[in-house]
Order: sequence, then C-alpha cells, then structure tokens
Amino acid sequence: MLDINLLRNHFEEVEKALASRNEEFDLSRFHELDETRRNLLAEVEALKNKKNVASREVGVRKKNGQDCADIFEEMKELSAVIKEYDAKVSEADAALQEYMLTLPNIPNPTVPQGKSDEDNVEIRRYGEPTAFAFEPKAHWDLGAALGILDPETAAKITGTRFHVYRGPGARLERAITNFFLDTHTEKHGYTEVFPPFMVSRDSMTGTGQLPKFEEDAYKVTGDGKEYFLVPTAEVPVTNMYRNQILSGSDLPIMHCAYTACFRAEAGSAGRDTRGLIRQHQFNKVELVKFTRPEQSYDELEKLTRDAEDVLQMLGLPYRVVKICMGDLGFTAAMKYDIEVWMPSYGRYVEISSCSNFEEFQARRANIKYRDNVKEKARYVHTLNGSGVAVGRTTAAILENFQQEDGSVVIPEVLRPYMGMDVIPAK
RNA sequence: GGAGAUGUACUCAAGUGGUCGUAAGAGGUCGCACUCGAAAUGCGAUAGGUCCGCAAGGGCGCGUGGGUUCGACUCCCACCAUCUCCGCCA
Repeated sequence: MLDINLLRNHFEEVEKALASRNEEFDLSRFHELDETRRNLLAEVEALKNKKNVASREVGVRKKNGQDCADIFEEMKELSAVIKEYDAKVSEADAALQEYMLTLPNIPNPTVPQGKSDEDNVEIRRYGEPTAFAFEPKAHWDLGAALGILDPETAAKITGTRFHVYRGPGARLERAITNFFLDTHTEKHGYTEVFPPFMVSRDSMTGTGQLPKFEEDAYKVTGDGKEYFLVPTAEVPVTNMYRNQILSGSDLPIMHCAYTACFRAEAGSAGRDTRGLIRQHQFNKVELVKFTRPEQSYDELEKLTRDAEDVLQMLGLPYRVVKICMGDLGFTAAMKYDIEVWMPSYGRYVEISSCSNFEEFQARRANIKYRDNVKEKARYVHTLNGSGVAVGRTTAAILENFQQEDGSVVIPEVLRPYMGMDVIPAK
C-alpha cells in the first residue's frame, strides 16, 4: 500500500512513477474518495465533540444533584444523527481502503525502463550454458526413462500440473530441500521456520496477493472457515510479524522456510505443460528479511547472493537479471531474477525472484520497528526471494548433469543427502 | 465435544456506568548516588497508538463486531485468541 500522504502531497510524482508500470489501476479516483472521507470525518467529529462536551456536563451536574433532562433530550437526537454519519464514514473509509489496495508499489528509480521480460537487464552470469557431446533430453523425458517422475499417476489421482515423484526422484527433491535449508541456516545465518500451508484472507492481503490476484489462489473452506493455500512461504512468514512493533536491535530479521506452494496458474493454460516448470503444487525454500529502511538495498544484494550461492554450490549455470518496469510485479520496488540454464528450453529459466518491497507490505501488514520506546515507530522494509525453487532445481539438475547413457550424476554437495552419487539408467 | 477463566501501552498490570487513556503501579529507557568496574540497591527524570486539521484543537482507541444507555473499559450478545480442568484420540 502506498503512503496516502504521498498521494495527497505529491500526486503528479506518483502518477509519473507509476506510469511505466505494466499494471492496470486508476489514479483518478483518489481525490474524490479521499475528500469524501475527510469531509464526512470533519462533520461527524464536530458532532461527537458536542456530545462529549455534553456528557462531561452531565457528570458535573449529577455530582451537584442538578437535573439533566434537557441534555438527555438533546443528546438522544444527536446520537441518532451521529449513528447515521458513522455509517457513512465507515462506508467512505472502506471505499478508500479498498481503492488503496489496488495501487501498485512505486518502483525504485534505478529500475530499468522496459515493457516486458525481454527488456530485463542482465547483471552477471555464473558458468556457461552446459555443453553436451550428445543430444540432451528434457527432464520430463529423462524422468520418465528413469522412472522417477510420474505425471500420469498424478493426473489420475489429482489432475494436470501435478507430479508423483518416485524413488530417487522423491529423494532428490527432499535432498535439495534439506541442502537449501541447511545452507541458509548454517552458512548464511537465516533462522528456519516451518509455517502453516494455509493462511487467512488478512495474511494474503498483508503481502499483496489479495485483493488483486484472488483468481490465482486456491481457497479452502471447511468448518465454516475460509483459508488460502500459500502461493509462497513469503505470505505466512512475512505475516508472522503483522501488527507488531519490532525492536530495532532485532533487525535485520532473517528467516528461511520450506513450504509447498500452490498456484492456480490462471492465464497460463498451454504454457510449460510438460515437466516440473509450472505446477499447481511445487516446493520452494524462501528467504524473508525485515530490515531498517536504510539497510534494505544492501540486504537485497546479500539475499540475492545467498540464493545464488546454493546454485554455485550445486554447479548449475545461471544468470542474474534486473527486472524492468514493465515486468516488475505489483508489490515490488525492485527485483532481481535468478535464471538457471535449462537445456530443454535452450535458455535461462527463472528459478528465483528476489525483491525489495520497501514499505509496501509493511504498510499493509502494519509491521513497524523502533530502537527505543520513546521513538515514533517506523515501517520496516520487507524483502524476500526464493532460495530457491526446489522443483525447478530438480529439473535443472536432471538436465544439466545427465549423461549419455541416460544416468544423472548427483552434484557433490547433495550426495550426503542422496545416499548415492548417480541416479542409474534403467 | 463438555465446563470454566482471561484478553487494557513495548511487556506485566490497576481500573466494574459519568467530568482520570498522554491509563495508577511496575518492568523498560536515561541520569545521579554507591562501586575499581559491574550486578544489586536508592534517588530523580522520561516516553507511550491512530485519524482529521496549516495550526489551535478535535475524533477514535481497553481482543473484534454488534446491542442496551443521554453516556460503556465497565452491562448484554456473537465471534476470535490464549489458558485450566474433564472427555476423546494417539
């Protein structure tokens, strides 16, 4: 959510800053909604003041044993009017609030101009695209040949865009997950949390998935309650601190978390239909930080490096791109994508997104900090990034480390977790 | 599933229908004394959400939402959360 005072006092700048975003929103309604609310508020507050003054008078008169009938008469009427006004105010309040939730974040000035992902700017590369002395297979063909990836059975028990992993495939997914978590906790200093996979509507709103992207989320009901399956651990982990004032000495707070992630992928019909790249349910280890505003861009660099590090340790070639205006998500002020080399696609494929949301989520979720109780609390900056997507890592390992005979060599660092050096061909 | 209790500022906590929520008290924070230094102790000081307003000032805020009343932290109802006991299941 944007700072409402920024819109009031620097409307043109905001308008300009949001102009190159590839999002639909309507700034023109702001002034009307804001003024309606403020005018109503001024009126009702004047009435309430009158009521409070009269109430105090009653207290005084009662003490002196005086009669209050005239005040009661007058107040009875006034109370009814106030009640009407209150209803109007909360209506205007809700309208403004709802509207504010539809406005995207203001991009950082250093975000490159551009319309689509084709305009993202490559920052650096690690390794070279894997060269093969034979015709490499796609991971879905490899997975089928090795008997470790089974989308057909998943389709039978659930539907499309799901996978059953079998034997070494299941083990590989689990090995990668544990390797990521261990590395981020032991080497990079994150504190692991294991949150619920279902969250409330408030949590989804706090991180910005709602109200705009409801069609992308899975809703679960039962016991008369409504929950959402987490689309990313960002949601439960960021909301751990919702409505809290953190102590400045605790910052930066750094968490890593494994969750399954659930996405409806509405609007992606026909894309990436084969393999592990685009699933309704996938595994991910997420990195989440809460920082002081002045630290957040340094912390974004570090977070991105932490995500890159696990790919380096695995020996996977990747590149880092800086996301341009048109491709920046609704909530991010700046974002880097890490893209792993995927031989079957013949290009780099996103495996991590690392974003600084600045105050945008903190404002929605009401997360503040201060160093001393005497200080006014300020919004923290929130950041997160995949560290990294597990399913896509499985795909990348299968493809990049496949051998001519159809076997797959397990990266050194995973072997302790895998209990084997190579997934043998059948 | 049954019975009961609790929910007030960063934390603990007093307050049971009226003019005290910049809310008693305490922790906390800061200063001074004591001390080689620290702890402990004593004395003193200090701050405390949010919205409207240029300001003066005002509104709201006692888990959330309703209701009763001229007036609600205080009474009633619903919901949420936490705790205790019983039952049930591992």
